Amino acid sequence: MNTPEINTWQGVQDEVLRRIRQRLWKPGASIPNEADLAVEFGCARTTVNRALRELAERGILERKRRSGTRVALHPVARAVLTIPTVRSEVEDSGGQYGYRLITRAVMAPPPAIADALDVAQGAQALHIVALHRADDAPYAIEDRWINLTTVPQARDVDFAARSANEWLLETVPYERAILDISAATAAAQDCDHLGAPNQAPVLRMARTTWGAQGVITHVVLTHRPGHHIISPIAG
Amino acid sequence: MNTPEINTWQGVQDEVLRRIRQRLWKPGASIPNEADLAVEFGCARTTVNRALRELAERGILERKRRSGTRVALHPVARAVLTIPTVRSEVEDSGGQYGYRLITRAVMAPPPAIADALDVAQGAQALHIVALHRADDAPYAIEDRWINLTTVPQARDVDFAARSANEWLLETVPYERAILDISAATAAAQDCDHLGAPNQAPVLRMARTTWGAQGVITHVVLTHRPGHHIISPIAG
DNA sequence: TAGTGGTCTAGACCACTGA
DNA sequence: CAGTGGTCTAGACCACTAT
Repeated sequence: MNTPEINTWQGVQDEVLRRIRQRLWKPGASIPNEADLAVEFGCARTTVNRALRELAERGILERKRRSGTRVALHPVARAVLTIPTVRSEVEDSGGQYGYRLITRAVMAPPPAIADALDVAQGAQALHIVALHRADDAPYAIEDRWINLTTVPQARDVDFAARSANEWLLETVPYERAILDISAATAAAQDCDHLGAPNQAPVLRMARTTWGAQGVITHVVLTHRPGHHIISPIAG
Repeated sequence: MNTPEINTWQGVQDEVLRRIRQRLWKPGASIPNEADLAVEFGCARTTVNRALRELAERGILERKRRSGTRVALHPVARAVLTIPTVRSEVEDSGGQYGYRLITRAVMAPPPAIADALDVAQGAQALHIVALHRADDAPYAIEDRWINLTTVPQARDVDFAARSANEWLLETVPYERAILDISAATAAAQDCDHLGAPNQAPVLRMARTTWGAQGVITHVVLTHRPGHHIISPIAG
Protein backbone atom coordinates (compact mmCIF):
# COMPACT_ATOMS: atom_id res chain seq x y z
CA MET A 1 0.00 0.00 0.00
CA ASN A 2 1.60 3.23 -1.15
CA THR A 3 0.52 6.08 1.04
CA PRO A 4 1.19 9.37 -0.67
CA GLU A 5 3.53 11.67 1.21
CA ILE A 6 2.05 14.00 3.78
CA ASN A 7 4.45 16.80 4.44
CA THR A 8 2.48 19.57 6.05
CA TRP A 9 1.49 19.64 9.70
CA GLN A 10 -2.10 20.28 8.68
CA GLY A 11 -2.04 17.22 6.50
CA VAL A 12 -0.62 15.10 9.27
CA GLN A 13 -3.24 16.42 11.68
CA ASP A 14 -6.07 15.66 9.27
CA GLU A 15 -4.82 12.13 8.72
CA VAL A 16 -4.43 11.51 12.45
CA LEU A 17 -7.92 12.89 13.10
CA ARG A 18 -9.30 10.66 10.38
CA ARG A 19 -7.75 7.58 11.96
CA ILE A 20 -9.14 8.52 15.34
CA ARG A 21 -12.63 9.23 14.03
CA GLN A 22 -12.73 6.06 11.99
CA ARG A 23 -11.59 4.19 15.07
CA LEU A 24 -8.46 2.86 13.38
CA TRP A 25 -6.88 4.26 16.54
CA LYS A 26 -9.28 3.61 19.39
CA PRO A 27 -9.88 5.70 22.50
CA GLY A 28 -7.28 4.79 25.10
CA ALA A 29 -4.96 3.09 22.63
CA SER A 30 -1.36 4.07 21.94
CA ILE A 31 -0.41 5.42 18.55
CA PRO A 32 3.01 5.09 16.89
CA ASN A 33 5.75 7.39 18.12
CA GLU A 34 6.72 10.57 16.32
CA ALA A 35 9.75 9.13 14.60
CA ASP A 36 7.79 6.22 13.13
CA LEU A 37 4.98 8.46 11.96
CA ALA A 38 7.50 10.79 10.34
CA VAL A 39 8.89 7.86 8.39
CA GLU A 40 5.42 6.66 7.42
CA PHE A 41 4.28 10.07 6.23
CA GLY A 42 7.62 10.90 4.66
CA CYS A 43 8.17 14.11 6.56
CA ALA A 44 10.33 15.49 9.35
CA ARG A 45 9.63 14.61 12.96
CA THR A 46 9.21 18.33 13.68
CA THR A 47 6.18 18.35 11.42
CA VAL A 48 4.59 15.39 13.16
CA ASN A 49 5.38 16.97 16.49
CA ARG A 50 3.53 20.15 15.66
CA ALA A 51 0.47 18.26 14.48
CA LEU A 52 0.32 16.03 17.54
CA ARG A 53 1.12 18.81 19.99
CA GLU A 54 -1.90 20.78 18.83
CA LEU A 55 -4.15 17.76 19.13
CA ALA A 56 -2.87 17.23 22.66
CA GLU A 57 -3.61 20.87 23.50
CA ARG A 58 -7.13 20.32 22.20
CA GLY A 59 -7.48 17.35 24.51
CA ILE A 60 -7.80 14.79 21.74
CA LEU A 61 -4.48 13.12 22.49
CA GLU A 62 -2.61 12.53 25.72
CA ARG A 63 1.14 12.57 25.59
CA LYS A 64 3.73 11.47 28.09
CA ARG A 65 7.43 11.14 27.72
CA ARG A 66 8.72 7.66 27.52
CA SER A 67 5.26 6.07 27.51
CA GLY A 68 4.16 7.72 24.29
CA THR A 69 0.96 9.14 22.84
CA ARG A 70 -2.56 7.82 23.41
CA VAL A 71 -5.96 8.71 22.08
CA ALA A 72 -7.76 10.41 24.97
CA LEU A 73 -10.34 8.18 26.61
CA HIS A 74 -12.67 10.98 27.62
CA PRO A 75 -11.85 13.97 25.46
CA VAL A 76 -12.87 17.09 27.30
CA ALA A 77 -14.75 19.42 25.02
CA ARG A 78 -13.67 23.02 25.15
CA ALA A 79 -15.72 26.02 24.16
CA VAL A 80 -13.77 29.16 23.49
CA LEU A 81 -15.91 32.11 24.49
CA THR A 82 -14.78 35.37 23.02
CA ILE A 83 -15.54 38.15 25.43
CA PRO A 84 -15.83 41.28 23.38
CA THR A 85 -16.59 44.71 24.69
CA VAL A 86 -20.32 45.30 24.74
CA ARG A 87 -19.80 47.90 22.03
CA SER A 88 -18.28 45.46 19.55
CA GLU A 89 -20.76 42.77 20.56
CA VAL A 90 -23.57 45.08 19.52
CA GLU A 91 -21.88 46.54 16.46
CA ASP A 92 -20.69 43.19 15.14
CA SER A 93 -24.28 41.97 15.09
CA GLY A 94 -25.22 45.01 13.05
CA GLY A 95 -26.76 47.08 15.82
CA GLN A 96 -26.39 50.74 16.74
CA TYR A 97 -24.51 50.98 20.02
CA GLY A 98 -25.49 53.39 22.75
CA TYR A 99 -24.08 54.07 26.21
CA ARG A 100 -25.50 55.96 29.18
CA LEU A 101 -23.96 56.49 32.58
CA ILE A 102 -26.48 56.00 35.35
CA THR A 103 -24.49 56.60 38.51
CA ARG A 104 -20.89 57.25 39.45
CA ALA A 105 -19.76 57.50 43.04
CA VAL A 106 -16.71 57.01 45.23
CA MET A 107 -17.82 55.01 48.22
CA ALA A 108 -17.09 52.06 50.45
CA PRO A 109 -18.26 48.86 48.77
CA PRO A 110 -20.32 46.22 50.52
CA PRO A 111 -18.26 43.44 52.12
CA ALA A 112 -18.64 40.96 49.26
CA ILE A 113 -17.31 43.50 46.78
CA ALA A 114 -14.50 44.64 49.06
CA ASP A 115 -13.52 41.02 49.23
CA ALA A 116 -13.58 40.61 45.46
CA LEU A 117 -11.54 43.78 45.04
CA ASP A 118 -9.14 42.65 47.74
CA VAL A 119 -9.37 45.97 49.60
CA ALA A 120 -9.95 46.58 53.31
CA GLN A 121 -13.51 46.80 54.58
CA GLY A 122 -14.50 50.42 54.62
CA ALA A 123 -11.91 51.53 52.06
CA GLN A 124 -13.25 53.55 49.19
CA ALA A 125 -13.70 52.38 45.64
CA LEU A 126 -15.25 53.78 42.50
CA HIS A 127 -18.74 52.52 41.75
CA ILE A 128 -20.20 52.89 38.30
CA VAL A 129 -23.55 51.83 36.94
CA ALA A 130 -24.19 52.23 33.25
CA LEU A 131 -26.62 51.09 30.61
CA HIS A 132 -25.60 49.69 27.23
CA ARG A 133 -28.10 49.99 24.43
CA ALA A 134 -28.54 48.34 21.06
CA ASP A 135 -30.70 50.11 18.49
CA ASP A 136 -32.19 52.30 21.24
CA ALA A 137 -33.34 49.29 23.21
CA PRO A 138 -31.70 48.44 26.54
CA TYR A 139 -29.09 45.72 26.09
CA ALA A 140 -27.25 45.21 29.35
CA ILE A 141 -26.58 46.85 32.68
CA GLU A 142 -23.01 47.23 33.82
CA ASP A 143 -22.42 47.40 37.56
CA ARG A 144 -18.74 48.01 38.12
CA TRP A 145 -16.37 48.61 41.00
CA ILE A 146 -12.89 49.92 40.31
CA ASN A 147 -10.08 49.46 42.82
CA LEU A 148 -8.69 52.95 43.49
CA THR A 149 -5.54 51.57 45.04
CA THR A 150 -4.44 49.86 41.85
CA VAL A 151 -6.08 52.32 39.45
CA PRO A 152 -5.92 55.71 41.22
CA GLN A 153 -6.21 57.63 37.95
CA ALA A 154 -9.80 56.42 37.55
CA ARG A 155 -10.78 58.90 40.26
CA ASP A 156 -10.32 61.75 37.78
CA VAL A 157 -12.27 60.25 34.92
CA ASP A 158 -15.96 60.87 34.46
CA PHE A 159 -17.35 57.93 32.56
CA ALA A 160 -20.19 59.91 31.05
CA ALA A 161 -19.26 59.38 27.41
CA ARG A 162 -17.19 56.23 27.37
CA SER A 163 -17.67 52.93 29.08
CA ALA A 164 -15.24 52.18 31.86
CA ASN A 165 -14.42 48.92 30.17
CA GLU A 166 -12.97 50.56 27.11
CA TRP A 167 -11.06 53.08 29.19
CA LEU A 168 -9.62 50.38 31.39
CA LEU A 169 -8.58 48.21 28.43
CA GLU A 170 -6.56 51.06 27.00
CA THR A 171 -5.20 52.36 30.26
CA VAL A 172 -4.47 49.48 32.59
CA PRO A 173 -2.74 46.32 31.37
CA TYR A 174 -4.38 43.25 32.81
CA GLU A 175 -2.81 39.89 33.23
CA ARG A 176 -5.67 37.57 34.00
CA ALA A 177 -9.33 37.48 34.87
CA ILE A 178 -12.03 35.14 36.03
CA LEU A 179 -15.45 34.86 34.48
CA ASP A 180 -18.51 33.73 36.40
CA ILE A 181 -21.74 33.06 34.52
CA SER A 182 -25.02 32.55 36.34
CA ALA A 183 -28.75 33.00 36.07
CA ALA A 184 -30.63 35.37 38.33
CA THR A 185 -33.92 37.11 38.73
CA ALA A 186 -33.69 40.72 37.64
CA ALA A 187 -33.82 43.17 40.54
CA ALA A 188 -36.62 45.72 40.42
CA GLN A 189 -34.19 48.48 39.52
CA ASP A 190 -32.61 46.43 36.74
CA CYS A 191 -36.05 45.75 35.32
CA ASP A 192 -36.63 49.47 35.17
CA HIS A 193 -33.49 50.11 33.20
CA LEU A 194 -33.81 47.07 31.00
CA GLY A 195 -37.51 47.58 30.39
CA ALA A 196 -38.01 44.00 31.52
CA PRO A 197 -40.94 42.41 33.32
CA ASN A 198 -40.47 41.98 37.03
CA GLN A 199 -38.75 38.79 38.14
CA ALA A 200 -37.57 38.04 34.62
CA PRO A 201 -34.73 35.50 34.41
CA VAL A 202 -31.51 37.15 33.26
CA LEU A 203 -28.00 36.08 32.44
CA ARG A 204 -25.26 37.50 34.66
CA MET A 205 -21.62 37.63 33.70
CA ALA A 206 -19.33 38.65 36.52
CA ARG A 207 -15.68 39.34 35.83
CA THR A 208 -12.82 40.03 38.20
CA THR A 209 -9.64 41.32 36.62
CA TRP A 210 -6.08 41.31 37.96
CA GLY A 211 -3.11 43.41 36.88
CA ALA A 212 0.46 43.48 38.12
CA GLN A 213 -0.57 45.32 41.33
CA GLY A 214 -3.58 43.19 42.18
CA VAL A 215 -7.30 43.38 41.48
CA ILE A 216 -8.21 46.10 39.00
CA THR A 217 -11.94 45.83 38.78
CA HIS A 218 -14.97 43.70 39.42
CA VAL A 219 -17.89 44.04 37.06
CA VAL A 220 -21.29 42.41 36.73
CA LEU A 221 -23.07 42.56 33.39
CA THR A 222 -26.77 41.85 33.59
CA HIS A 223 -28.14 41.15 30.14
CA ARG A 224 -31.66 41.79 28.99
CA PRO A 225 -33.99 38.82 29.21
CA GLY A 226 -33.65 36.43 26.30
CA HIS A 227 -29.93 36.98 25.84
CA HIS A 228 -27.91 33.97 24.66
CA ILE A 229 -24.23 33.24 24.70
CA ILE A 230 -23.39 31.14 21.67
CA SER A 231 -20.07 29.53 21.01
CA PRO A 232 -18.59 26.80 18.85
CA ILE A 233 -17.00 23.76 20.42
CA ALA A 234 -13.97 22.31 18.69
CA GLY A 235 -14.03 18.57 18.06
CA MET B 1 23.30 47.21 27.52
CA ASN B 2 23.99 43.52 27.56
CA THR B 3 20.78 41.61 27.40
CA PRO B 4 21.32 38.05 28.53
CA GLU B 5 20.46 35.43 25.93
CA ILE B 6 16.91 34.20 25.78
CA ASN B 7 16.85 30.88 24.01
CA THR B 8 13.57 29.24 24.91
CA TRP B 9 10.26 30.10 23.32
CA GLN B 10 8.75 30.55 26.77
CA GLY B 11 11.46 33.01 27.64
CA VAL B 12 10.90 34.96 24.46
CA GLN B 13 7.17 35.01 25.10
CA ASP B 14 7.62 36.27 28.64
CA GLU B 15 9.93 39.03 27.48
CA VAL B 16 7.56 40.08 24.71
CA LEU B 17 4.63 40.09 27.13
CA ARG B 18 6.65 42.19 29.56
CA ARG B 19 7.37 44.77 26.89
CA ILE B 20 3.71 44.93 25.93
CA ARG B 21 2.49 45.23 29.51
CA GLN B 22 5.04 47.87 30.38
CA ARG B 23 3.99 49.73 27.25
CA LEU B 24 7.48 49.63 25.74
CA TRP B 25 5.54 48.32 22.77
CA LYS B 26 2.25 50.20 22.64
CA PRO B 27 -1.13 48.94 21.46
CA GLY B 28 -1.30 49.31 17.70
CA ALA B 29 2.45 49.71 17.23
CA SER B 30 4.67 47.49 15.13
CA ILE B 31 7.30 45.36 16.79
CA PRO B 32 10.60 44.23 15.23
CA ASN B 33 10.45 41.37 12.77
CA GLU B 34 11.28 37.81 13.70
CA ALA B 35 14.77 37.85 12.28
CA ASP B 36 15.76 40.97 14.23
CA LEU B 37 14.28 39.65 17.46
CA ALA B 38 16.15 36.38 16.96
CA VAL B 39 19.39 38.31 16.70
CA GLU B 40 18.55 40.46 19.73
CA PHE B 41 17.66 37.48 21.90
CA GLY B 42 20.45 35.35 20.53
CA CYS B 43 18.25 32.48 19.43
CA ALA B 44 16.91 30.92 16.23
CA ARG B 45 14.10 32.54 14.31
CA THR B 46 12.07 29.36 14.79
CA THR B 47 12.06 29.99 18.51
CA VAL B 48 10.84 33.55 18.11
CA ASN B 49 8.24 32.35 15.64
CA ARG B 50 6.74 29.89 18.08
CA ALA B 51 6.54 32.49 20.84
CA LEU B 52 4.90 35.12 18.62
CA ARG B 53 2.59 32.66 16.90
CA GLU B 54 1.09 31.66 20.21
CA LEU B 55 0.59 35.27 21.24
CA ALA B 56 -1.16 35.90 17.93
CA GLU B 57 -3.44 32.92 18.53
CA ARG B 58 -4.27 34.38 21.92
CA GLY B 59 -5.21 37.64 20.25
CA ILE B 60 -2.44 39.69 21.85
CA LEU B 61 -0.55 40.23 18.60
CA GLU B 62 -1.73 40.66 15.03
CA ARG B 63 0.48 39.33 12.30
CA LYS B 64 0.44 39.89 8.57
CA ARG B 65 2.94 38.91 5.95
CA ARG B 66 4.99 41.70 4.54
CA SER B 67 3.58 44.30 6.94
CA GLY B 68 4.79 42.60 10.09
CA THR B 69 3.59 42.14 13.63
CA ARG B 70 1.63 44.65 15.70
CA VAL B 71 0.38 44.76 19.26
CA ALA B 72 -3.37 44.27 19.06
CA LEU B 73 -5.34 47.46 19.63
CA HIS B 74 -8.36 45.78 21.17
CA PRO B 75 -7.25 42.41 22.42
CA VAL B 76 -10.27 40.16 22.53
CA ALA B 77 -10.41 38.29 25.78
CA ARG B 78 -11.08 34.59 25.46
CA ALA B 79 -12.48 32.34 28.12
CA VAL B 80 -11.92 28.67 27.56
CA LEU B 81 -14.85 26.78 29.03
CA THR B 82 -14.16 23.15 29.61
CA ILE B 83 -17.34 21.18 29.09
CA PRO B 84 -16.92 18.01 31.09
CA THR B 85 -19.47 15.28 31.39
CA VAL B 86 -21.80 15.96 34.27
CA ARG B 87 -20.31 12.95 36.00
CA SER B 88 -16.78 14.32 36.03
CA GLU B 89 -18.06 17.79 36.83
CA VAL B 90 -19.60 16.38 40.00
CA GLU B 91 -16.83 13.98 40.88
CA ASP B 92 -14.06 16.50 40.30
CA SER B 93 -15.64 18.80 42.85
CA GLY B 94 -15.63 15.97 45.34
CA GLY B 95 -19.27 14.96 45.09
CA GLN B 96 -20.94 11.59 44.80
CA TYR B 97 -22.45 11.27 41.33
CA GLY B 98 -25.87 9.77 40.73
CA TYR B 99 -27.92 9.25 37.59
CA ARG B 100 -31.58 8.43 37.08
CA LEU B 101 -33.46 7.95 33.84
CA ILE B 102 -36.84 9.68 33.93
CA THR B 103 -38.31 8.98 30.51
CA ARG B 104 -37.18 7.34 27.30
CA ALA B 105 -39.36 7.31 24.19
CA VAL B 106 -39.13 7.12 20.42
CA MET B 107 -41.38 9.83 19.07
CA ALA B 108 -41.69 12.71 16.65
CA PRO B 109 -40.03 15.78 18.10
CA PRO B 110 -41.66 19.21 18.13
CA PRO B 111 -40.80 21.38 15.11
CA ALA B 112 -38.03 23.36 16.82
CA ILE B 113 -36.23 20.16 17.78
CA ALA B 114 -36.75 18.55 14.38
CA ASP B 115 -35.15 21.63 12.97
CA ALA B 116 -32.18 21.42 15.33
CA LEU B 117 -31.75 17.73 14.54
CA ASP B 118 -32.07 18.43 10.83
CA VAL B 119 -34.71 15.72 10.37
CA ALA B 120 -38.03 15.95 8.57
CA GLN B 121 -41.08 17.10 10.50
CA GLY B 122 -42.87 14.04 11.80
CA ALA B 123 -39.80 11.78 11.61
CA GLN B 124 -39.05 9.85 14.76
CA ALA B 125 -36.23 10.53 17.16
CA LEU B 126 -35.19 9.22 20.54
CA HIS B 127 -36.17 11.42 23.45
CA ILE B 128 -34.49 10.99 26.80
CA VAL B 129 -35.02 12.86 30.03
CA ALA B 130 -32.71 12.11 32.93
CA LEU B 131 -31.70 13.54 36.25
CA HIS B 132 -28.13 13.97 37.40
CA ARG B 133 -27.50 14.06 41.13
CA ALA B 134 -24.65 15.21 43.32
CA ASP B 135 -24.51 13.87 46.86
CA ASP B 136 -28.13 12.75 46.61
CA ALA B 137 -29.31 16.23 45.75
CA PRO B 138 -30.61 17.02 42.25
CA TYR B 139 -27.92 18.64 40.15
CA ALA B 140 -29.17 19.02 36.61
CA ILE B 141 -31.87 17.81 34.25
CA GLU B 142 -30.84 16.48 30.87
CA ASP B 143 -33.39 16.72 28.09
CA ARG B 144 -31.93 15.04 25.05
CA TRP B 145 -33.00 14.17 21.52
CA ILE B 146 -30.94 11.70 19.52
CA ASN B 147 -31.10 11.61 15.74
CA LEU B 148 -31.96 8.01 14.81
CA THR B 149 -30.91 8.52 11.22
CA THR B 150 -27.30 9.25 12.12
CA VAL B 151 -27.23 7.12 15.29
CA PRO B 152 -29.58 4.19 14.58
CA GLN B 153 -27.91 1.96 17.17
CA ALA B 154 -29.25 4.21 19.94
CA ARG B 155 -32.66 2.65 19.38
CA ASP B 156 -31.46 -0.56 21.03
CA VAL B 157 -29.89 1.02 24.09
CA ASP B 158 -31.81 1.55 27.28
CA PHE B 159 -30.20 4.44 29.06
CA ALA B 160 -31.30 3.30 32.49
CA ALA B 161 -27.86 2.89 34.00
CA ARG B 162 -25.62 5.16 31.94
CA SER B 163 -26.09 8.66 30.74
CA ALA B 164 -26.59 9.00 27.01
CA ASN B 165 -23.78 11.52 26.93
CA GLU B 166 -21.18 9.01 28.03
CA TRP B 167 -22.52 6.37 25.67
CA LEU B 168 -22.47 8.79 22.75
CA LEU B 169 -18.94 9.98 23.50
CA GLU B 170 -17.66 6.44 23.31
CA THR B 171 -19.80 5.30 20.42
CA VAL B 172 -20.21 8.12 17.95
CA PRO B 173 -17.28 10.31 16.90
CA TYR B 174 -18.28 13.93 16.77
CA GLU B 175 -16.62 16.62 14.78
CA ARG B 176 -18.03 19.84 16.10
CA ALA B 177 -20.73 21.26 18.31
CA ILE B 178 -22.38 24.50 19.24
CA LEU B 179 -23.03 25.64 22.78
CA ASP B 180 -25.85 28.00 23.70
CA ILE B 181 -26.03 29.38 27.24
CA SER B 182 -29.09 31.21 28.49
CA ALA B 183 -31.15 31.96 31.57
CA ALA B 184 -34.69 30.71 31.93
CA THR B 185 -37.41 30.21 34.46
CA ALA B 186 -37.63 26.62 35.55
CA ALA B 187 -40.69 24.84 34.21
CA ALA B 188 -43.02 23.36 36.81
CA GLN B 189 -41.87 19.85 35.96
CA ASP B 190 -38.20 20.82 36.18
CA CYS B 191 -38.84 22.34 39.59
CA ASP B 192 -40.28 19.04 40.73
CA HIS B 193 -37.23 17.09 39.67
CA LEU B 194 -34.74 19.69 40.85
CA GLY B 195 -36.57 20.31 44.09
CA ALA B 196 -36.51 23.99 43.22
CA PRO B 197 -39.00 26.71 44.03
CA ASN B 198 -41.42 27.54 41.26
CA GLN B 199 -40.23 30.14 38.76
CA ALA B 200 -36.66 29.89 39.99
CA PRO B 201 -34.08 31.32 37.55
CA VAL B 202 -31.92 28.55 36.12
CA LEU B 203 -28.98 28.26 33.79
CA ARG B 204 -29.57 26.41 30.54
CA MET B 205 -26.83 24.94 28.41
CA ALA B 206 -28.01 23.70 25.04
CA ARG B 207 -25.64 21.75 22.82
CA THR B 208 -26.05 20.55 19.25
CA THR B 209 -23.47 18.06 18.04
CA TRP B 210 -22.48 17.13 14.49
CA GLY B 211 -20.71 14.02 13.24
CA ALA B 212 -19.64 12.98 9.77
CA GLN B 213 -23.24 12.14 8.82
CA GLY B 214 -24.90 15.23 10.21
CA VAL B 215 -26.53 16.15 13.50
CA ILE B 216 -26.04 13.53 16.20
CA THR B 217 -27.89 14.96 19.13
CA HIS B 218 -29.41 18.02 20.69
CA VAL B 219 -29.36 18.29 24.45
CA VAL B 220 -30.50 20.87 26.98
CA LEU B 221 -29.02 20.78 30.45
CA THR B 222 -31.03 22.69 33.03
CA HIS B 223 -28.96 23.23 36.14
CA ARG B 224 -30.29 23.59 39.64
CA PRO B 225 -30.80 27.17 40.80
CA GLY B 226 -27.62 28.82 42.00
CA HIS B 227 -25.35 27.02 39.56
CA HIS B 228 -22.35 28.98 38.31
CA ILE B 229 -20.05 28.46 35.37
CA ILE B 230 -16.60 29.66 36.32
CA SER B 231 -13.71 29.98 33.95
CA PRO B 232 -10.34 31.70 33.76
CA ILE B 233 -9.66 34.27 31.08
CA ALA B 234 -6.15 34.32 29.66
CA GLY B 235 -4.47 37.71 29.53
C1' DT C 1 18.76 2.57 31.61
C1' DA C 2 16.55 3.19 27.43
C1' DG C 3 12.74 5.13 24.87
C1' DT C 4 9.73 8.82 24.40
C1' DG C 5 8.29 13.56 23.65
C1' DG C 6 10.08 18.65 24.12
C1' DT C 7 12.80 21.83 22.20
C1' DC C 8 16.54 24.38 19.79
C1' DT C 9 19.33 25.28 15.61
C1' DA C 10 20.68 26.82 10.99
C1' DG C 11 19.22 26.92 6.76
C1' DA C 12 15.95 26.94 3.12
C1' DC C 13 11.91 27.82 0.18
C1' DC C 14 7.42 29.61 -0.31
C1' DA C 15 3.01 32.61 0.01
C1' DC C 16 1.30 36.61 0.64
C1' DT C 17 0.95 41.52 0.22
C1' DG C 18 2.20 46.44 0.50
C1' DA C 19 4.86 49.90 -1.90
C1' DC D 1 9.28 43.80 -6.57
C1' DA D 2 10.99 43.04 -1.99
C1' DG D 3 10.12 42.19 2.87
C1' DT D 4 7.51 39.68 5.99
C1' DG D 5 5.67 35.68 8.29
C1' DG D 6 4.63 30.44 7.49
C1' DT D 7 6.55 26.29 7.17
C1' DC D 8 9.63 22.27 6.30
C1' DT D 9 14.05 19.81 7.02
C1' DA D 10 17.81 17.16 9.22
C1' DG D 11 20.12 16.90 13.05
C1' DA D 12 20.99 17.42 17.84
C1' DC D 13 20.59 17.48 22.88
C1' DC D 14 17.76 17.28 26.83
C1' DA D 15 13.98 15.99 30.43
C1' DC D 16 11.26 12.88 31.95
C1' DT D 17 9.73 8.33 33.33
C1' DA D 18 8.40 3.34 32.81
C1' DT D 19 10.78 -0.71 33.24
